Amino acid sequence: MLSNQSKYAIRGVIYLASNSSEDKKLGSKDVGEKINIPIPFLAKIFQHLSKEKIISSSKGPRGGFFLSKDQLKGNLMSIISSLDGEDHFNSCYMGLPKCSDTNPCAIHHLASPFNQHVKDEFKKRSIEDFALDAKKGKSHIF
Amino acid sequence: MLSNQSKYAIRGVIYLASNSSEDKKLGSKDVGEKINIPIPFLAKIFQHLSKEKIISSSKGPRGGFFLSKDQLKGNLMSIISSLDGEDHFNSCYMGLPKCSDTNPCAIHHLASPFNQHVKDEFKKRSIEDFALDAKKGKSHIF
DNA sequence: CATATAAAGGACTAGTTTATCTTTTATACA
DNA sequence: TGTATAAAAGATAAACTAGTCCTTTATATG
Repeated sequence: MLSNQSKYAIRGVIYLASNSSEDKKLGSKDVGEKINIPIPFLAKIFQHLSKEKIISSSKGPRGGFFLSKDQLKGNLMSIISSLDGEDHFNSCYMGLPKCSDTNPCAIHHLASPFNQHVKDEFKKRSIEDFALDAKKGKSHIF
Repeated sequence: MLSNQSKYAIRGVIYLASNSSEDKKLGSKDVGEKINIPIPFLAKIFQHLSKEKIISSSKGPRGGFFLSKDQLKGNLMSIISSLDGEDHFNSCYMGLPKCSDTNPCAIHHLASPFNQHVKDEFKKRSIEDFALDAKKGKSHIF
């Protein structure tokens, strides 16, 4: 499953994507307060994502975080990989080190397709896409 | 998701169910070594489950853990609830405090049915049933 | 250029989960 | 009845994740 960090990151980035822009940057404080995430912790996460070029930032007055047009085309999977590591996602629901179709755990038949679907969704849909859903009220981030 | 404890518990109990009986009790050591779980940790877990009457135990020489006929009819959900707590299971994949069909997170449409299926399987199938699958090699526990 | 603002960076604290170790209690069996 | 065996119980330790705080650096704006 996702770490707290990744969950916060996803929600924070979707909020950023739907509410900020190059000339309307947002601080960690703005975002954290809105979607109820510990502000210094979110700041750390945003700093990390900024270093990884997944989001943009600028210092000083009127500074803050935002997503460039290019970054809006990015996907949520890169956020998860960047924070939790690549394989975190493929790990077995029951904790078996070598769970697979040929050596399945008791619920592999359920967990495997689910994981595949979530991965697909996080890889194929853009951040912008998720942000649009949030804007339309089709999904929520708090 | 499941805690390590619950994962260990499930695997341990399935192993117990398929390899022990009232007159062939197994120690934490036997089980832990077979399915690769830290022995003192598994001991703690078994002790807990024993106090909760989910498995049986007896002290002294030829003592150990096993499942009674009745306990074999039990389900895995009670193990999870007992170790991780009831709602641990219903928590949102994205960490939203009030994720639901009417206030869905971005992947609620995937996570919700998956959770339901897993819960069903853990509630409706008996421990004996899972043990049988493990015995037949239909599913694995290590 | 001075100042206020906000991110970057690093050190540190707290909490939780995981894991181990030691002592006590019960019991089968010689 | 003594002894070895194995669970029960409780205290402690280690690791990891989550969260905070403080100092430094960059920059927009008056």
